[in-house]
Amino acid sequence: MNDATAADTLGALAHATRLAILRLLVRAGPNGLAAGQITETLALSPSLGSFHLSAMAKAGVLIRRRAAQLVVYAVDFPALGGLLGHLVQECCAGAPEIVACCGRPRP
Amino acid sequence: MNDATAADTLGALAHATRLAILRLLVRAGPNGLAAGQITETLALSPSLGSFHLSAMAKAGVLIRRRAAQLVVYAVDFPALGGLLGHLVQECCAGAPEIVACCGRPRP
DNA sequence: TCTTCATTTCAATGTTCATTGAAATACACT
DNA sequence: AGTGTATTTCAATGAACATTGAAATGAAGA
Repeated sequence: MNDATAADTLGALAHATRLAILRLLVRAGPNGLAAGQITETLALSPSLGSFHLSAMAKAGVLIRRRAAQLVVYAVDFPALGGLLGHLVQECCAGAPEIVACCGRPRP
Repeated sequence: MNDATAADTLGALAHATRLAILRLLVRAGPNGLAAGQITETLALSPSLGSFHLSAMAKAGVLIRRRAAQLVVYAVDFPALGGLLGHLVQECCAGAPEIVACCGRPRP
């Protein structure tokens, strides 16, 4: 992970709709959700939903797989962790004030 | 911090040059650096440097102050922590895989 | 006040991004 | 093969962004 990659990945998240998608998919866990469920939940048109999902998948934040006629998207947890790790450790030099904000895993 | 704000702030960082600025300023600490030092170090034109610095300041990632004829920028550590905290806790639901990536503060 | 240095603003340009609606593709079932 | 559902791609549009160079502003010292 270098700055250019990190910047691309951040760019893929720098949008309220995409944060909403991320939140939805994080809660859905590794099984993910079908594109249709996502677009319906967030009231997006199919094409707009596909646009955002594709962008996030291309940036490596989401994983895409086919399940019969459905296309299922799930968070790429290691990739997302890598991005935040890069930010916190590399860019923020592990500054205590920044690291502290991450808190602890929920039980 | 809501998704829209977080998205704006992320957008203000989603650029290789801005991550470089961030890295520089994190290492400079709370005293920050003058705009000229930043632009010179990163080989940016004054106006381009000012553009990026202003964007980051407007997004709340940097703090700007005048010191005599110099304009000094410094990282707003609490704000940056707030952004990452929002990402990790809200959007990522404190998923252990994500939180773990943050590691511990450097000694 | 005039000059100088540091920084920002402005105008212009080309690029990228978000959004829409329509058309195309992919898959499963009959 | 043919139909229906799910998703993507395409083309077009307007908005936002990054970059450049020139002009304007702000602060300090002679």
